[in-house]
Amino acid sequence: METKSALHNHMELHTSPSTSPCSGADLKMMIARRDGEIQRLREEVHRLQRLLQEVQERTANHVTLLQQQLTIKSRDVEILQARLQSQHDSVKIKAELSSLQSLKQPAAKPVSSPAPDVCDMSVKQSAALYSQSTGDHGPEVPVEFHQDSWSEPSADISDLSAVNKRSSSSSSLILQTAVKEETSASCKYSISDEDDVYDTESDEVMDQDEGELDTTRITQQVKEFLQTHNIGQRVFGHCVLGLSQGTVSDILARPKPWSKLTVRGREPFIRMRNFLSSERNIQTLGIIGDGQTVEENDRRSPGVEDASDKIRKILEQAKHEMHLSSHTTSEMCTTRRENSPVKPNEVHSERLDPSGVSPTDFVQSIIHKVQGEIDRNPYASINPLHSWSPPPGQGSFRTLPVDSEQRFYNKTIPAQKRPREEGLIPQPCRLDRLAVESCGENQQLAQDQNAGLTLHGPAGVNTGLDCHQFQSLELDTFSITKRVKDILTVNNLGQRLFGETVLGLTQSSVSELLSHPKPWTKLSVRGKENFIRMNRWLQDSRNVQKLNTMKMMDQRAHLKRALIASHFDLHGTIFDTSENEFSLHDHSGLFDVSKRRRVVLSYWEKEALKTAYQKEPYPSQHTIEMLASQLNLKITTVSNWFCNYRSRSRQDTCHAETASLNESEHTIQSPTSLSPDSDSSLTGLNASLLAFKQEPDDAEIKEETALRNHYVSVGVQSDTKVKREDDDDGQVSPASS
DNA sequence: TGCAAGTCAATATG
DNA sequence: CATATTGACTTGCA
Repeated sequence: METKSALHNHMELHTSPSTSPCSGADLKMMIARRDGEIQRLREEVHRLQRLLQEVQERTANHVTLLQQQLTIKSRDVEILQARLQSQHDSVKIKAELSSLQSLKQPAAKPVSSPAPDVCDMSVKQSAALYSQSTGDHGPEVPVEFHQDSWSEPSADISDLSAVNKRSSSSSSLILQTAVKEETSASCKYSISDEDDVYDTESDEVMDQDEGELDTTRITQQVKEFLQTHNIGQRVFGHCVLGLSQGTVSDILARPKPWSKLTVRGREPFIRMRNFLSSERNIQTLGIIGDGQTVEENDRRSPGVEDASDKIRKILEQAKHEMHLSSHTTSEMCTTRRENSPVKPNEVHSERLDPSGVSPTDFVQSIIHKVQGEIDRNPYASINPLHSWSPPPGQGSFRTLPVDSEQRFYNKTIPAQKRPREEGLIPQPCRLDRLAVESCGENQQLAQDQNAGLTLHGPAGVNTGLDCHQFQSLELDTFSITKRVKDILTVNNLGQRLFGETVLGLTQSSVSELLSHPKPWTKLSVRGKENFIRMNRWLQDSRNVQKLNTMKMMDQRAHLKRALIASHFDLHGTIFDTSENEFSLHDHSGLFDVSKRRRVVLSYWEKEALKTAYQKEPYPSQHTIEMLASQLNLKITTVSNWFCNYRSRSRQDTCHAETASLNESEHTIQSPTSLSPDSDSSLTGLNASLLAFKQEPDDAEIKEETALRNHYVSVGVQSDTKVKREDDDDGQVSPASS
């Protein structure tokens, strides 16, 4: 070894002078010194040997890791192959469907002829796209598809839900599509168009054309029909009228005379009339009634046909839209506007609306939707909600390994790139499932499907229908969040992972939810969704396991990104953002310009605002303007501040109240009825503004902090939230009490 | 139209 | 790097 030879040389060097006569003591000393050196060098050798061993071990570990990754990759490949296999079926089915459609669309209707073409095209292109993308998920996210191309699993529910917003039942959907087709072709009223069902603006059109209807006779006929075919009011109401069973029952049992009905009230009768006048509708619903129930259909094995069903729906929808747009442009304008308000810069609405977009865009959107569907594993659930299978014995939503893959796919899109538009993240159209699975009762299932289907519709119409479905459900939000927090902490799972995977929310939102949960009763329907979802997640025995899988995949993706990035760095290449998300991460500096800078209010600005708030929690426009000018802030900033402060004060009050239920010795005061900051020093805006001029004194701030902490401890809120200032005074965590 | 609720994204903090 | 905070925004409702 080199060390040893060095040592040898060293020794020789030192020994040579020893040939000259010297004292024995010197010699001894030298020997001792050399012995010491030898010892040191030996240790060094040992150390190096250990190092070598460690390196060898690490290498071995790395090899093992790589082997594991290889295994995982192989599995992925298998999955993808399976998917490809299943996709072949879908493509075939689609092709058949397209040809069927083109057969169904007689040449006499030139306006509708583009539809089959579109279908064919979309199938072909989607197949092509799919074959391209089977290799990997992440990078292929087609950014060029713009916002509605957010083709992630969670988004897909919204994409599709745009088509069948209120329908989670395949059979009812088919029915609706059939009904839709029929009616749109035969008459002006699209009686079952999901979005039109609740549309009120079309009423005028209806009224214009409708004479007086014999409501009694219509209901009589409908009742007979339902009885004959053994169709439930619920199914009928859902499929044909867009109403709940209770309403249907009421209408059928006590039909109001036509003259006493409002425009809206007449709608169900018109729908019933149209329904009765269409033989095909009757047949279709009859088949369903005689055969499966909607629930049965709904719960049927969600296998390969899921994807094809959805694609079919998309294509049908596209065809329908084109059909309608060419037929009844003016009507569609009114109805469509109601349901999917056209926002500026929002060329691709969630609907497949051919009107208003270029044919290319329209086709593109269809292709995209279909492709999104194809990309999705047919076995995998669409919605994160669905992904978490309930405990055995409850609903039958399956969870296959690919689920996590789906979410991984989802996650590879950086948050910044996600459109903020409502519905692109799994939001609407989900309470049905949630409630179903939370309740875990088949009986409930039937109702809830009805219920959830109308929830958060694009136009927000008819939401009243379902609220009662959830009145019976009450969850302890505090215990839920506590349990979730515990699980996440114990298993070292991040809020980001949990939020994006389970709730479809960002880390910050999760943080807020977990640290400041509102009591169930104070939550809106939308707010309840998160807790239902969390609850369901808690009930899932494999929740941690699934999240860990996701985490692993996330890490793999990260690794991959780093690898690719380094590769490109080596070659001095910068990814084009339009084609690859990685660059966002690795060259974020380039995009700082587009990054919105957040206004950060100074300590004294906040103090002044707080003081103003205490005097006037709901300041007038004038006051806001005055404040804004005095503080040199934008009016919207001041206005937003008040909004947020009120909101967060309320939130804290909720929490304080709940907390106080457990600790009854504390008294609660409402945020508006007391001034938590009535701490002497700042009693008015002027005072604050005066104080403004001097730098905040550390001691003063600390004192205030202490005060606030005190307020927190006694369950008083409000200002407790505002604690982090320029000089930090330490974290106050009102929610963590 | 203003407000409440919910959420995001930037940023601060631990 | 995970979590908490907070200004800004969207949506739905009265």
